[in-house]
Amino acid sequence: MKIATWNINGIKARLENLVTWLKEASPDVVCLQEIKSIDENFPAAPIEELGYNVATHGQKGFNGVAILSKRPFDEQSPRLPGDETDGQARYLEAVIAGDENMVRVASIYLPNGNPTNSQKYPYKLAWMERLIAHAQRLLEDEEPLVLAGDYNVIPCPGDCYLPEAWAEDALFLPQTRQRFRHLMGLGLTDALRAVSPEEGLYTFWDYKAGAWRRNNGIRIDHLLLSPQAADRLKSCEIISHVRGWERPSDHVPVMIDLAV
DNA sequence: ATGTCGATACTTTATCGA
Repeated sequence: MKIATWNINGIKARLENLVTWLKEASPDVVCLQEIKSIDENFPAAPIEELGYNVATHGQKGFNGVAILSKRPFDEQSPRLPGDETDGQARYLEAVIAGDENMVRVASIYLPNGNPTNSQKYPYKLAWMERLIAHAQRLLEDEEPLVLAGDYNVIPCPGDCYLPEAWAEDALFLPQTRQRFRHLMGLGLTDALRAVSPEEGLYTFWDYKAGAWRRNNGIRIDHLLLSPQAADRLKSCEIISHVRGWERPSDHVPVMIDLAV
């Protein structure tokens, strides 16, 4: 089962790119972030025509996540537990049937957290604490689990072009990376790192300052696997060429293949 | 070289978020 994550930076602006890539790569499941659309306005029809079921958890203007799946959803749950007052649409979870096993998949849009002197940074850290608590709970099930999304976390210096430039940024601050390590320490496997130790592998290039042309990127889109998913990992690939398309998202898809 | 996008609104250009 091929499972991808992609921050598409606006579903309406990116529908043509998305459809092109779905035809090109034929993923079974796609976790989308930053759909920037309410559920009612999500253009599901052209995606359904390609054989996908569509589940969305959107909000007006910003954020919003979705899961596309060629296989039916057995259950879906929007929202990350732990704060009933949090109105931002950043989490959607579904259980999807494989050939032999069920896979629980979450589409995650972790808060950016900049500027760090605003309330946005403590919100990011609190959101990460909630994700740690929820992941811990899910891991108790000892089943295939894929936590996929835009984490807005640069895990290590080798995951960005110029670490000095990110030293004070919410994506790279020690407190951010400490919580990411705490999450990983629960027993999750970073799918990309399971297949390659190489530095300089990026999933995001800023629109500004010719970042794509200069390969000034960062790796912030991750698929984190439970032991039962990691055992079935066949491949993991960053689909970087779509960043060179017309009207691209600033992020590219990352896709794994699981034997489930 | 903070130079670009996408969405929004009492819109046609400023504001916000990334």
